[in-house]
Amino acid sequence: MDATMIPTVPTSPGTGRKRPTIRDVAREAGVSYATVSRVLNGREWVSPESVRAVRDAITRTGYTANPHARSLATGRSGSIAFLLTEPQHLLFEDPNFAVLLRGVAQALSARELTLILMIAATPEERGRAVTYLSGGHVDGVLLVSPHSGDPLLSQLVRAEVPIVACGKVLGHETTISSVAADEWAGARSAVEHLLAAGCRRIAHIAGPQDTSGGVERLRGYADALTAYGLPVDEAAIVHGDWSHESGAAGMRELLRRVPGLDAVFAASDAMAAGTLPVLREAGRDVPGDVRLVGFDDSGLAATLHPPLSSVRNPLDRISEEMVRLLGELVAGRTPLSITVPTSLVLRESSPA
Amino acid sequence: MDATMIPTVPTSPGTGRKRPTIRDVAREAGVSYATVSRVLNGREWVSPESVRAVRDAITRTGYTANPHARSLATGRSGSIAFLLTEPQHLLFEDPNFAVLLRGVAQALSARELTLILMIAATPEERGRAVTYLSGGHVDGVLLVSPHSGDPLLSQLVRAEVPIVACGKVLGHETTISSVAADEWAGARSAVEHLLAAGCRRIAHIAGPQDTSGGVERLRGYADALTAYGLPVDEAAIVHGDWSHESGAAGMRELLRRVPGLDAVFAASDAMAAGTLPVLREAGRDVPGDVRLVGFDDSGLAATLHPPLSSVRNPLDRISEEMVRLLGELVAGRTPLSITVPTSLVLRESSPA
DNA sequence: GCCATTCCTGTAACCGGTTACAGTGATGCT
DNA sequence: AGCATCACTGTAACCGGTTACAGGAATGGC
Repeated sequence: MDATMIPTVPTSPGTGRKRPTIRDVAREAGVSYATVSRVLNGREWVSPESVRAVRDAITRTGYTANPHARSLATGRSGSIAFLLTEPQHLLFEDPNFAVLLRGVAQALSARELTLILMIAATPEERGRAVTYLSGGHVDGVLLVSPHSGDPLLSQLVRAEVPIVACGKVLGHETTISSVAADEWAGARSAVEHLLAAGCRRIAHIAGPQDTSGGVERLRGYADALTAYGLPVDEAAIVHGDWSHESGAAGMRELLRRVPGLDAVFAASDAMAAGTLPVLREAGRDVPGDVRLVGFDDSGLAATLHPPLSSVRNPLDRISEEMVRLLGELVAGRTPLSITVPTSLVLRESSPA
Repeated sequence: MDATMIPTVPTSPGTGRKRPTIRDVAREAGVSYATVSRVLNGREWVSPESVRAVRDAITRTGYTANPHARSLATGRSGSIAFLLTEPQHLLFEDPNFAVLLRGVAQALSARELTLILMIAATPEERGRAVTYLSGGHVDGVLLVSPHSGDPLLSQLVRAEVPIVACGKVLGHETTISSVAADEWAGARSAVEHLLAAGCRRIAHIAGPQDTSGGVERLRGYADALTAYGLPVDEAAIVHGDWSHESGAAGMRELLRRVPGLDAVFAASDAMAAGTLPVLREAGRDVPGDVRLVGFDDSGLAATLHPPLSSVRNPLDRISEEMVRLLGELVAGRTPLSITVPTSLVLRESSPA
């Protein structure tokens, strides 16, 4: 009983019996296979009796449509790609990323679409990804935080693949749809909250300035101060890379540079968390001496001591909108950029 | 030039020109389309001239194969599913999970397979997942830490879908292949290392006992002590849930219960990290008074103060093996369980 | 009674590949 | 020379769906 003796069967390997096809169902139901197809798609007139007969036959035979045959005939694949282009896969360590991925997975599942995950880190993988995506395997692509100048983007755009990005993609506004949180407004509201609580020496631990998030959050911080009539002091701004460590380092720097410091707005929860041990070591109580607000409202925020106020990044909303926009793009609508509002979640680190 | 005026073309929407097919390439190369197919697959004899002519025609036309047509003809989909069945998506917050996912993505990419990510958390999603996976959309399924009694498993097994799990699946040993780290040996080597360093009162912060990881690591700990001739003291064992917080709580408990404590072996890096502030607060120096070893060697381990010794969980190796095993399963081989070795990474928290 | 319309159904062509089979010309062997 | 073999190639059938088109039966209007 050598495996080579088994005659070639046109079914998936390991499956003993052949799967029923639309023809089998038709024979069972006593109608033509075109009628079965019509019942399946439900967009044409079929008599109630035929519908019932076909429905019965389907349950009796256990029929399920062959997705590849369907895709071949319709030209739609029923799947979309979630593409990560980040060379350093920082994204994977970021809990926000996981939340976004999960949200997208849910939104797609609800629409009966499948999620193809592609990681294009090495040049090799990137090449394969472009070939694959341009090759019509998927109906569209979801991109997370793409680098604006990435040649991969232009290649995909040239191949006319529908694309929706998370965060604006500079230089591709008319060809790539995007969904972004209103980070500027979020940052501004955080700082306004601190001002309203009486703080006057508010420092900022900024994110990388080559990301839209880092830039927008810093701008929101500065604009809130300006609007309140306070000067924007360069000494009160330090730069981190979103990480816990960089937050700690930034805090040490701020303690040195900013006398009378009474609040810190960090551009990420991780950086805000990094400030806590430094502040404790320096004998500054949070929120007694220094009030603290983070950004993202990641799972982290609520578990810290004290629980951290944070600007809620509505990732569930973002993922939902990304999928919706991609659907419209696939249906032929023109690209579109939308912004979703953030909200401030107050916890003990900055009481009202 | 209204979009509605464009006649219905059987190509993906948005694409202006029709994509070249194998027939176009054949015409361009002056051979039959069967020959083109043969060049593409390379498993049959084709004259060198024909090969060149076809290759040229392909580059000239920019041809790429239609994956759906190919799948329809071959019965292979070229894609595998990565299925998450965890109702509480703890997995997503676990950095190990991300590493595993990334490893699998790489291994599949190298084999020109695509990764379909499915999250089956709600009953609805679970139903859809079973239908989808049983329906022949994918060539196989990769499972992470499935619950042994999960009805979803039996359904997939009944549908004869090739499955490889990460970690043994009790009750399905003969139908589901699995890849697991040798956690017992890893735990044992960690404790042996502590014993060799002169420690005699070694405590263990165990993982959940309804997971194979939790059980195996505890067993390795106990066996190492027994083999050394030391008693296994129930008081020196506390139970956590892998989390930082549970590690801290466990450590507080141990300080109370175990006099003369000189070492702690934690079943996860997160729990080991949780012990550090507690130990510091109690005035115990690491590694001076208490030596500490974690498990998983996650990114966390090296960034702690002091850097944490840890048992390296070879997730890259595991993902690679999972994909390899699934390939064999798809090719018709019988299910198989394999174990990959762990290694101990020494850092400052437990010098040799 | 005749024709148009409406509702429903079947036939056939098509999507774009793979592959069994038959056939061709060149070469090798006897 | 005759035949088998080899190396290669083309035709045709097939995978399992969707859908344009051509009817057929029933209904309604004149």
